Amino acid sequence: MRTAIWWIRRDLRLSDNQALSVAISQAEQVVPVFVLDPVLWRSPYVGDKRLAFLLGGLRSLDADLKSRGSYLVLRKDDPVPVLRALCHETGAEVIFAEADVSPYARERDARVSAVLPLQRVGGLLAHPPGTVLKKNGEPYTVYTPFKRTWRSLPLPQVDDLLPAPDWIKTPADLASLPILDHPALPACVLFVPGEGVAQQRLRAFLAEDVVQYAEDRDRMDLEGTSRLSPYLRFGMLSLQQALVAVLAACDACKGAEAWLNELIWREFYMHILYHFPDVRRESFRESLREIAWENDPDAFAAWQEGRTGYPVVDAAMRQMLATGWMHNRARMVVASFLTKDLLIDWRWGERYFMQHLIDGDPASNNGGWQWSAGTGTDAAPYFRIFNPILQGKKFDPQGAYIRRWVPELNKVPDRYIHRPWTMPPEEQKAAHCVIGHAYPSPIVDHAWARERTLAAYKQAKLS
DNA sequence: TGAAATGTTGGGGCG
DNA sequence: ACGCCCCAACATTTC
Repeated sequence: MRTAIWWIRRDLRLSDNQALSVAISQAEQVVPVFVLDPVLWRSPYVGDKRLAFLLGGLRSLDADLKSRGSYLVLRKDDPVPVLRALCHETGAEVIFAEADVSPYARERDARVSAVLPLQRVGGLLAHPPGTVLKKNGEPYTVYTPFKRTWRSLPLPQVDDLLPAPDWIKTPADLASLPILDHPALPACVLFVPGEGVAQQRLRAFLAEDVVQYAEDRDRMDLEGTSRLSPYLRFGMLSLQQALVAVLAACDACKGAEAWLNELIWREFYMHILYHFPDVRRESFRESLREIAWENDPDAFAAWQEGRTGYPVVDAAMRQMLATGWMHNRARMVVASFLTKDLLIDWRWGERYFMQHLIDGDPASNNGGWQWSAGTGTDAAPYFRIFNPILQGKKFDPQGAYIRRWVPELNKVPDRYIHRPWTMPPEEQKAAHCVIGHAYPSPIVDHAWARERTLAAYKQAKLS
């Protein structure tokens, strides 16, 4: 074959890339293409921070391609006309792309393959939907048995990983859209986009932090997590690369096992979204589809902006606004707070997270929110309500995380840091933090809110 | 991948 | 020495 298109979607990397490798092995010339799909661009589930990371990743990929004699072709329109025109321009006979099982991707790929020669290879997952099923052929809806079966299937070995190609021959005369900075995009300080950085961070994490991962991963005041999610999200790192590395890191080491577990949760939720696409619209649990949400817009705004008066919640929300990332434990805390303390529909929180998280992925995000709301598969029982004060004491014992993101609480003594409203007035003055002025009073009383939510969920189960 | 309420136990102070 | 009470510490149940 003379020419093939490598259609890049969530695989912004040259190493261990099946679609790219197949294209190179079967065609003399390969055209690397990324299509900026306006449907995704304009979606209310997309925000500037993730777009900035994506564009940065494309720029980095373009540089990597250029060092191998190629370059990235970037076009902006619906994929069908873009790819049709490119096939026409280049004479490409096949379009190779990494398989993506998410609902929009499947619908889009079906439209493309109806009129163009699209070949999907490999995939985002170690074990795609359909390969992890119960004995009766039904999908799992509980995590633990899913994990058992998933683990029993063969995992990739180091020899299975594909090397990055040395050279990619690409036709020289394709007018390509330059990769622009999106207006008003914040710089990705915490997460530098690109395959090189991703691989480096994986090595660093597995060489050092993973040992303490099991103990530290819940500590919001430490950097105990892998912080690899944005890279996995855009395939600057393949799941297979992560799996091979973690399995080699330390055999049966607690930290490695714990991190592997997180990767399997990611697989689990992708399977759930594949088998039950309606979870995007409504609760997985039928019995909890009629919760009488309060949905107070002022309370929602306070949550969004990090001024609920609960320090851990506010720190977490401000961390996300500032960096496009939030600690996993903090995600659970703020999700519990929105749904259980404010009684606001989990879908509001789901959308807001998608707008601000660099690693925002429809499957994991939906799974996490439904888990927190107690409405999902394998969910926390509805009565499992986080106490934001106790969560803070447990997972940010000295309040370092709070002080970092909520500077007005900086001088509040440790003993009041999780409950600043209990500070005596003199202490408030001494700490330059008068509650109600420098820092808000709690917008809701937790004990009262807990009772309200228990009643609302109970009512939903009855009706 | 909770937290609160309730129950049980056991040590020590004290009459 | 003994029973009684208090309460912390832990266990169990309930939401």
